[in-house]
Amino acid sequence: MARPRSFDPDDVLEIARQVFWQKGFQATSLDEITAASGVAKPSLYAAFGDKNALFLKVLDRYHDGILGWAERTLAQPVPAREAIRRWLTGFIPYCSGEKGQRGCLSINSATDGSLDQADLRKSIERYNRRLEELLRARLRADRAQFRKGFDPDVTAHTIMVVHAGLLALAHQRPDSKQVKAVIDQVMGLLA
Amino acid sequence: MARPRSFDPDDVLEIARQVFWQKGFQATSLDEITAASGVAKPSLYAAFGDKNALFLKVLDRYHDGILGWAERTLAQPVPAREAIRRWLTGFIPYCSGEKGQRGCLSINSATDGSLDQADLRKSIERYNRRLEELLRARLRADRAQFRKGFDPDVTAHTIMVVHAGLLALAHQRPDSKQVKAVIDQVMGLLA
DNA sequence: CACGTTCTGTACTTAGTAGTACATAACAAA
DNA sequence: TTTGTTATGTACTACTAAGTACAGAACGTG
Repeated sequence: MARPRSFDPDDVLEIARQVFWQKGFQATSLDEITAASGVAKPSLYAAFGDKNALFLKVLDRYHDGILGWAERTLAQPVPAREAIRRWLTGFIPYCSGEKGQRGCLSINSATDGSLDQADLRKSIERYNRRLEELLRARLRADRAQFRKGFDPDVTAHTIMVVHAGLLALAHQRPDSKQVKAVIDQVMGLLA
Repeated sequence: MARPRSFDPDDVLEIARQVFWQKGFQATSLDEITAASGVAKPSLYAAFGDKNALFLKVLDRYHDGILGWAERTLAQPVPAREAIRRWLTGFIPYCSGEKGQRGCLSINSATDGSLDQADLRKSIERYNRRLEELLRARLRADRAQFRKGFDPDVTAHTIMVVHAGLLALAHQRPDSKQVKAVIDQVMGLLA
């Protein structure tokens, strides 16, 4: 009953993610997203709202993707220690070499002082909380497999810190061997 | 023989640091620095060059400050383990609560995709390299105090990762107790 | 006191970008 | 085919912010 959309919003969010991830929120102009996606500005505004709203949608999508993968990985029928090792190891390609350069979209956004929009903060906090909950739940479930006095809550947070640190330092393109060595050493805390 | 400067460049760098740290490089306009410092733009340009050059000077100053403090702390006549514990603990006020909100200027800059200026990258890399060298040297020097098979190089890097992670997550204003718990747990790797 | 030099402040230019007005195109239904 | 509705694309506005021209102020020196 009206003219249909000529683009798939999900495709555009995917393209926008790449551009935002590469250049950062501030430095990315809507014209660049228009150029990359082929969708003109008025259509972007009609579909996603203003630049902040668009970025929020991109970030939420990004978070959902990582959370989904974390859920799947941590649900594997292996000891908690092994599941977490696999989860951390899975980040190595994103923490090292060429691909690591861009770091993590969520952390990049969290450390961007200009983004003190309440919505964005909330999205990031929610993401971190849920990620940590996944880790904590897994560690608690397999509590018996660890030494006496093992604290799953603190350990979950420590893993979050290591995870964030690896992705923060990823911008220097460290060698994947070095990242792996750090993960191996930190796994020593899970015993 | 000519009109003298009416401001102390060091004071201005200090003020600029505060503004840049709070709002980020991109989101800070020179007008804001002018307003905060009372120094007009032409004077800023004459004294420091353009916005990038000013920020580079601010960042170098920031790096020097932290490196100086790290050198002093790590040179204390205590076991390496204790020196590093003190060093990490010293960051707690900057990793938690209200003050933690702004995070670390260096990490904030490193994760800002728009700052792919070669100069800035170099400054940050140099800073991280020197910091890690300080840790590595200290761990190597007291190598005998650790267990057999202890690897000072990997451990130094792991500490860098934890340090970066704490400062990356600082934007969420975690409780200082939580930060301390993570540090305590990570210190378990130094044995 | 006059002079040359360097700094300062106002006001401007210029460029880039977020957001939008409006005419038009594409569809579904009648 | 006509009509109502929603999307599209061009072209525009409004604004912000980096960088600068220029006139005048503040010094040391002769």
